[in-house]
Amino acid sequence: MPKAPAVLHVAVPTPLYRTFDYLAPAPAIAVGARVRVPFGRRELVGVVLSTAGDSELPRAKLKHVRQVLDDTPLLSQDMVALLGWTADYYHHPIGEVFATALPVLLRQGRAATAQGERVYRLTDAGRAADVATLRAASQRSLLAALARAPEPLTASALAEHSAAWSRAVQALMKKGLVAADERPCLTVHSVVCSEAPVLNAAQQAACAAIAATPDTFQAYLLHGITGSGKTEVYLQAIAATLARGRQALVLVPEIALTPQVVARFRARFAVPIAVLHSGLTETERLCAWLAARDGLAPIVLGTRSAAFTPLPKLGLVIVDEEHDASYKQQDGLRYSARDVAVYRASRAKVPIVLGSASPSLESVQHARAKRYRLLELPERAGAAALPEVQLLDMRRLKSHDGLSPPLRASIAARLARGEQTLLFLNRRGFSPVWMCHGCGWLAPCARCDARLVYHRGTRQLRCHHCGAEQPVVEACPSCGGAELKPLGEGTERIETALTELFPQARIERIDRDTVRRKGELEAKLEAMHAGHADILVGTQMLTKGHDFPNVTLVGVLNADQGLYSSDFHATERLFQQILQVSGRAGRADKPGQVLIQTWHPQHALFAALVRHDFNAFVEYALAERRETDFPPFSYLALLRAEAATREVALRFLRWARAQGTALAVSGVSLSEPLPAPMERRGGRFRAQLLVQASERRPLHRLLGAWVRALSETREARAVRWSLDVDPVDLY
DNA sequence: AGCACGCCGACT
DNA sequence: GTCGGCGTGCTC
Repeated sequence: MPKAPAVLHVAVPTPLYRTFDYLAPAPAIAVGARVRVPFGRRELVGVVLSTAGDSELPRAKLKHVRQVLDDTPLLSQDMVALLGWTADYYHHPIGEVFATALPVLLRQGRAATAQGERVYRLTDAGRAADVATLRAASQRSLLAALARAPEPLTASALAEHSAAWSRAVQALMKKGLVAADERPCLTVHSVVCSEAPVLNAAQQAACAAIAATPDTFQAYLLHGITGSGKTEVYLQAIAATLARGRQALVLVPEIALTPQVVARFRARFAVPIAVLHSGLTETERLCAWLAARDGLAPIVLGTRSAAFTPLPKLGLVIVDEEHDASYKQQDGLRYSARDVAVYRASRAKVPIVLGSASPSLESVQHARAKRYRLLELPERAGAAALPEVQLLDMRRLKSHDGLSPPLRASIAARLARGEQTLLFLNRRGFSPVWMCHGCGWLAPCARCDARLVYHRGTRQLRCHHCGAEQPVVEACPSCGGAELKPLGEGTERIETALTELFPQARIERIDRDTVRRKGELEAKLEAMHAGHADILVGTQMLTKGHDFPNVTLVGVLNADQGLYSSDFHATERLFQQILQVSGRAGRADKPGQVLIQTWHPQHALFAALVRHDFNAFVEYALAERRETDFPPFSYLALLRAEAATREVALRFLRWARAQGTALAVSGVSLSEPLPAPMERRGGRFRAQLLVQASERRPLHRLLGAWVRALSETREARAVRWSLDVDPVDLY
């Protein structure tokens, strides 16, 4: 009598909080393998989480696996456990967690084999061709890019030069100017390694501390002011990890993963590096993922989603700019890559380094409680002085176009000396408001609780929340008046004002309107770096990473946004942003100056900035959090709901609150349902309910039972809802 | 989420 | 008489 086939518990990509049982085919299947299974009338790719002799369901209800996609498991037991933990912690359906963590091609059932990547190079004819003879601009730019590049270029590299690269390269290949090759997707890019520089005492101490705990879970909070050489500490810690034959996982914020950063790693280590970011094609992503999983890439460098890369020989984790909000995914599985990384390190029993110039209050509190070890880099490398920070009291200063007289004078002085200026304003467009001077009407967005932003360049009014755009309104729809004017300043207006004030100055603007394509940001930053620009105006896009040695003045134009916001993270974020942008001033031998325009110069946040006193800010902010009972002194989850009307959204939350209360978990409180701070967005009404607890355990006990109850009832069908564990903002 | 089934309005 | 609206139920 043949033995009945074993039962497989399979995670299927569907928003349901459970696994599904299937009958295994005759040869045994291991945990972590993908299977193609019938699901309703569909066929889906799932992952085997565990096997069992029998199912709780009657055998007749079970279906057979259609196809086994991996003869060796795609994921190790360890990865399966990590993703299982993620599903539990974020109270998210297990199948969707697996789908989020896997490259698209794998989740579609593609074989887990690297096919190499396609690279494009010039043929002899291409090298000889005269670029100017090509009619299509996209073909010209691709040909020029290929001619400049020292080695063949990948699809995603070409995509940075032209949106229409695919058609253009096909055309060029037809003309015999370009040829394509397949190459293994990981190549060693450096032959000569750059020398590791001599470290200062603090850097040495940090390296020594990290090196002292290999094969041990220990979190290090590396607090190093801008320019103090955190990256060098990372690099040396990585070198030690590689020397022990282990892999290093390095996470960086989305906009920080630039070609320069990758180049710095490549120049130092003559080993394959798997780079994972949103700009890759799916083939490239699969390639890098497999190289990491198979241990072929000793270094994995990536953004948020790289936290889920399988690493069989993991020896070190690094999270750069650990406070950065981009580590938190804001839809679907709302995970924090930083927190997943910490958990991974603890599972793998390896050290993790969390680096920042302005660490999150959560991490600071961990360090104070001795759960994390604090490593400080208090000095700027290369003996550069800290910039002088000054407040400009806008209550007493008259400003035109958002620029106060002292700031104008300082910019003029820089121009006269041939030095550069950076102006930071976290608001794009010409003006945030378009107003009728006759009756005070302010152009509203039809679908959001927001004002339309005036964009002068395109003569449009745009909503920055839903993306709606319309031509500028010339006659007031309220009073019929014709005197409509911009009110307030955005980066575009600042740029315009500067052009009028300093006609001889070369001005660059960096925001989402001026850098649409990937390479453009790089090009502008490079122009600034090379001294081809005198003044750089921009949003937080310019706060990351780059050194501008000739920048001696940083102006923060409207420092008050978020100062008295309802969001408990707002002051922390503001402080971090100002600190980060201030760090751009005065490196090397030139002292820098930071001018902050504010209407609230008495605020504790500014006092701390002026004195370069991070700890003073921490004291202030932690005291505030303690008083209001917010993280890190409590744990939060936010239940969000979205519906066609306010009442439907609120009714669902009231019902959810009743369900949650009925679960009677002590130590957890559920707030009253409230409309979101911006209630209407994109024509939908949003509301939310805050869950707060002083301990993690009861919070999760409640959430686990709660989301299952919510998902299984029909009340939930009336709305779109989601649960956000450890929300970073309450919007 | 998909994808079906199922029972009530304006159309070739 | 049918095409199709979205309410409700199920997925091993």
